[in-house]
Amino acid sequence: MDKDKLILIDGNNVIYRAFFAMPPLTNTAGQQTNAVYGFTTMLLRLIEEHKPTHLIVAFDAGKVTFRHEGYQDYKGGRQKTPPELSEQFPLLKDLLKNLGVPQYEIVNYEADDIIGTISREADEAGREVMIVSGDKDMLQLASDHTKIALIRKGVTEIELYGPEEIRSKYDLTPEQIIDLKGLMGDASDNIPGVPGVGEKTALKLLAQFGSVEGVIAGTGELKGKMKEKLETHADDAVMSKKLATIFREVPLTHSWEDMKFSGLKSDTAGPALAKLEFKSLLERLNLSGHAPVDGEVAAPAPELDIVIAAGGSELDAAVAALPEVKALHVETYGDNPHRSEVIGVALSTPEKHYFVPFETLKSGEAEALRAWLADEKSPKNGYDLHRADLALHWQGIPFAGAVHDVQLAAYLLDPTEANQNLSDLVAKYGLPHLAADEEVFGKGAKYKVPELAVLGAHVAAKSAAVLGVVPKQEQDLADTAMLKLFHDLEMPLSRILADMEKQGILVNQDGLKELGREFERTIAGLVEQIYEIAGTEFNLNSTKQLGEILFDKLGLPVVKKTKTGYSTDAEVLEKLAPYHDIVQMILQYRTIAKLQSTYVEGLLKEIAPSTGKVHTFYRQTIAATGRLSSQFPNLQNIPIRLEEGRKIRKVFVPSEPGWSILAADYSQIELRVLAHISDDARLKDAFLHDMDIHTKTAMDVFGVPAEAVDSNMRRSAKAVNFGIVYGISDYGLSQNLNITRKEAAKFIDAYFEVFQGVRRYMDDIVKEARKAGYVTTLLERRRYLPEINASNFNQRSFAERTAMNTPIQGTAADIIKLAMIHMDRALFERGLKSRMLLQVHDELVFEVPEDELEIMKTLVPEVMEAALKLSVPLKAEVSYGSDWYEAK
DNA sequence: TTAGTCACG
DNA sequence: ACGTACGTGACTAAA
Repeated sequence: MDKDKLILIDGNNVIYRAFFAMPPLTNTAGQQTNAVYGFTTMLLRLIEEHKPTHLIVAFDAGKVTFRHEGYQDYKGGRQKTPPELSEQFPLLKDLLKNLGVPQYEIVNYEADDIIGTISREADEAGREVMIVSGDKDMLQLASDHTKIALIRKGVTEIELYGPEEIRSKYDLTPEQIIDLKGLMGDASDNIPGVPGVGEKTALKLLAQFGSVEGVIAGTGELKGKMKEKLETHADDAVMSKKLATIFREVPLTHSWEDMKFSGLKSDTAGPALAKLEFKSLLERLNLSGHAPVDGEVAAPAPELDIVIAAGGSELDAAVAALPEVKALHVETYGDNPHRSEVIGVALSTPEKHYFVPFETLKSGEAEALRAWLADEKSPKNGYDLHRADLALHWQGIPFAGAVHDVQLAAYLLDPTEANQNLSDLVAKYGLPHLAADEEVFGKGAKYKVPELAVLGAHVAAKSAAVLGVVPKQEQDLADTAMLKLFHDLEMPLSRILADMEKQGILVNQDGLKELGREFERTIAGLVEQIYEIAGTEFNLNSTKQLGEILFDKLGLPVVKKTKTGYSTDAEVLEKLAPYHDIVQMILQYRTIAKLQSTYVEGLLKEIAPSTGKVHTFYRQTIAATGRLSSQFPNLQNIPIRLEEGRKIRKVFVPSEPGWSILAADYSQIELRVLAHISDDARLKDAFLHDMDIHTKTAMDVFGVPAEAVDSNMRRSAKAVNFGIVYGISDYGLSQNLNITRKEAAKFIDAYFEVFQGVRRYMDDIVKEARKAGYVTTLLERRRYLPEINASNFNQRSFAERTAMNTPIQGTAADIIKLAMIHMDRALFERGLKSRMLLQVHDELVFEVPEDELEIMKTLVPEVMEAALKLSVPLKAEVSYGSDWYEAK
């Protein structure tokens, strides 16, 4: 008979975390169930992996606890529980009952106190205990028999802490965790601590003095501000310590027997999960359909059959298995894939998994494997194959044949979910647990490649995970009508992006340095004058110091505040300019300093020594609307609006002598898309006649002929058009045009009076989002808007504007992506040497040999305009020159 | 690490 | 009454 093992779960804490970590799942009745779902997956995993004999979920009961008796503000300032979450408490409690999981609450006590008391008793009886919570305070309960499972990253990962782990991480004993809190406080519980003392300082003090009491007694040994603070706030520290101390003497009414857990209650668990529509959990527990249930949780996944193929017969076996390989994972290290190390490659067949270390992969022995990697006809599934392609490329190993990229599919299935890693996906689909990379490699500076066996096992587990996730995603993509978008647009685009990035764009390094010297001189002059006027030298880049000069010293009026002090942004400075000459100079300084640091120095750092080019990295899985983003360097925000900055574009030049840079951009693509999807007669008409859309808008809104539209009217109309695309609000427009909200509202009314089709679209799309929970683009790209029904006005309004904007911005993104695919094919089919280099949302940039200039001048706009047939024409304008500046 | 600022579409 | 325009990434200061 195994030893008893008790798991104690901090119910309130875990459901809270689950709520914020999980996407806003709702059942068909419209009831939000995400927190219950997250909680349940976590619970089932704990049961599977740790097989407790005893189990209890503790909840807070009632609003006032004994802690409030001593300190009124305890947990004051904490946000009210959102109704979307509080509604889920009864669901969870009901489900736990049906699963046969004991739960416990005692009026006037918090879950921590219940857990503290039970764990003390269990500890005293020598029983093994595991406490599950996201709250670091729990660490104070750790002991030889009691481990704390801290939830990390949503609810998918746990980190186990015993006294040993606490010592190695903080150099503290479990008891000292309370002292730590006493000194540093806890904003979320409104525990004050000592102001100015954070984690680092607190740890230092405790290392020296041992406890809060020790620190207070020892202030004599300290000096300066620190001493003063600790002396004045000694009482706060003592009180904070008391508040942070978990009470371990709650009068319990539950006995050890009451906490016994002997498996899920099979008769009621199935129906309860089915009622919540947790299909994947039902499957995981084999409770779906009429499959026999035995009350046991599904067995953990069988161990993977892993072969470390570092050469010899193991490598031969891996090569022999290639025709059967259904998934791979290329493990890399580094944020920038152009400069990443390759650690190794794992290959998965349904039966076996092979890990080939990089040393082996690049050796003469692995030629057959490299040929397979390069073979377009050998289909590959994996996670972030775009990154793999680039990392391998710079190691001289070509990669081709990507069919299903799990990261990309996950993005389409929920584009708002940030950076979904394989561990998350595996958990989401109820597949066998996959350790997080951080657990295996450590994070940040602590990154370390583990020994071969551990490394191989982990990377192989990743490719095995891909194997499991792919069919689930294919099903999900089919269910959401995004299969075509995935296989015909995003996957092919991924390869094209990689090609563009490898190609890179040449930078005239000398030209850039010369520009830097010019900026340097301007900056030096400005700085000198500013110091002179200010009467003192200070750090111009510090908003804090600048604020002190402007508002305290020079006494300029405070226009706007930030949460940390005075606001000094450009909008504020523009308003202050009439008061003092220094302001204009500061604005000028800001402009040039930005150019210098970001675009001269920043860009110089990104030039690859081997090519003299910059190789950006387009991220295809970031923007919620379907746009790309660009990194290392960002080439989508190179200055253009102001002449000083625009000059930066002169340094982007063709990579071959005699070639040209050719740029083509869509004209008003978003408003054209709006004309199409809103089917607004007047807007469509304007584009069918290829009119100046802002002038036309001014004519219609002000009811005047073209001759009567002055520049001011056109400017207002332009702002309204922008507002329409963004999901207009009177406030936003009023800010933009510097008019009152009333006037802005009148503008908007006048606009909608004329463009009634647009009004109908805006109304309908919000209704649709409310009903379906998501909006889509023309190519069925989807974005969920859970907050569209939120009770909070701000959240709801934001979701409404997003509902209006996303189909427009997203469809424009779809269109240019299509154009890129068609353009890539056109270049290939015609055997042209011209190369597509950059995409800037509505613009494509090429480098073109002399003898292809004529054809490209017509081909590029033709292809862009034909990318997708709308009810209004698309228009692309082309230009070219000796560099990106001239291509205007 | 977070906040403020500013570059782009 | 609420208090915002939509979508990104890079740099700097200051903790």
